[in-house]
Amino acid sequence: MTVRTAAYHHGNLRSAMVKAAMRLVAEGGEEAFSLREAARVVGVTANAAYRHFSSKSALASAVAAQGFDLLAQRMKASMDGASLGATNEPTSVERFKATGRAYVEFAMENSKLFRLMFGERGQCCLAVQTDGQPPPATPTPYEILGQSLDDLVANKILATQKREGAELKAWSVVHGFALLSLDRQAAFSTLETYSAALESVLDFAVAGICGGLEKAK
Amino acid sequence: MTVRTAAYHHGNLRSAMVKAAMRLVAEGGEEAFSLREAARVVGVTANAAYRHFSSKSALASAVAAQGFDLLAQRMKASMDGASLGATNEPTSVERFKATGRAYVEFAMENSKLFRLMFGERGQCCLAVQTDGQPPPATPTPYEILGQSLDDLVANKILATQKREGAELKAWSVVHGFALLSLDRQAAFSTLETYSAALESVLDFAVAGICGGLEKAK
DNA sequence: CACCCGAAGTTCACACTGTCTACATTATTT
DNA sequence: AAATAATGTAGACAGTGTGAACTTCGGGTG
Repeated sequence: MTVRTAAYHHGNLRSAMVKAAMRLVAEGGEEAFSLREAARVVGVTANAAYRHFSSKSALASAVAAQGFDLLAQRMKASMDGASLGATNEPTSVERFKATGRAYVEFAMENSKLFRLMFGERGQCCLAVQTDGQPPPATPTPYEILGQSLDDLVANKILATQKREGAELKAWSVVHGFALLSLDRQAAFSTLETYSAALESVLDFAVAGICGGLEKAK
Repeated sequence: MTVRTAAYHHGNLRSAMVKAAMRLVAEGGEEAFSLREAARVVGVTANAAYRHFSSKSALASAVAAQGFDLLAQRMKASMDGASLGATNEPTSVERFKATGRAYVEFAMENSKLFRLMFGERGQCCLAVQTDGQPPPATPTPYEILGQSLDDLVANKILATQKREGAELKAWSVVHGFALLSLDRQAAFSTLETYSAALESVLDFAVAGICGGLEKAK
């Protein structure tokens, strides 16, 4: 006869917590993100969270993992979108650049989350499993990048012997640019100069990875 | 007649606090760094710190600023050292690469501090003033990098019209590489493969910045 | 069906944090 | 010597992460 105004068991607290935490991070950054506040938002006691996360850090890792998922989705979408852009021509390079562009744009739009993803948390780009879920079906950002690099090789734009370690180089450029842009956004007076810089950096990446002078000595 | 076992006034609490904070950061990272603990180490009440820092964040900024100083010193030393390395040949390129090498090595050896320097704190690479000290005499990392790029131009290795924005590109590569290396150190099985990757990335930077294919279209 | 058990939440408690408001001590200036 | 500013201390408060013990509930077994 008790009205079920509030169920004692939440249903799936875990994902609700992650969702709330993501909002907190998006709004206030890593500082303004507390396990207690997230629990409060969900409408549950702080300690309830400990049935699903072994620590605050574990919650943060879950948030980061979800961030990597979003990033991967975006990169994939951008990559696929680019290929059917100009109906012709060197789509392979464009696809590669599209992944980089998506990466930077994601970082700019979700700056707080982006920081969380790469801060102190060991896992990072590669595996990205938080706990149980073994391989989350969707490819990781790293795999997407690798895929687009393989494309370059297949189209004979990237020499096979230069394929090794290309992920690291590409990722470095884009990641560094993203972070630096986040910090000193003021440095770009207008949006145009910013996106010009982005394109310039992308070209730079292509040049450095595919082209490249013969190594002296 | 009171034995001056402990002076009421510390002398220069400010720098003592920064020093203590740096040790805490170096050991435990950003998490394990609290204003109170730093004060405790120095042997002073937590609130005493508030006479010198308006907040914990201000203390962190001071630590970061000192980090940038150390980084600058290291880059400069490495740059100067490289020039008189092979008594001849293309020292200009070597000097440029030396700054990058120093940057990455600093990041690897002072990983926790490095993270602090680039995390959330707005200031970052450029100005680096914490409070009063206007221009700290020693050039900033950014200026050092710019200097080495000017060198490349002077030696006709970098075309003048490609000089603009070169800092951003160079910094991006090196910064991204440093961060990614920090995260997945395990990815490099041996020290050799790591330093090989570093050199490879440095060559990549040179190629991308100085060389560079003519832009299609 | 009653029963019980384990999962999911709650309450209470503790140590710790950043920071505020007094108050105490010292150094410096007049 | 007295006033004043600089520097510390003491105590308090709200919040935090987290541990231990208790409560509620849904699902399986007798």
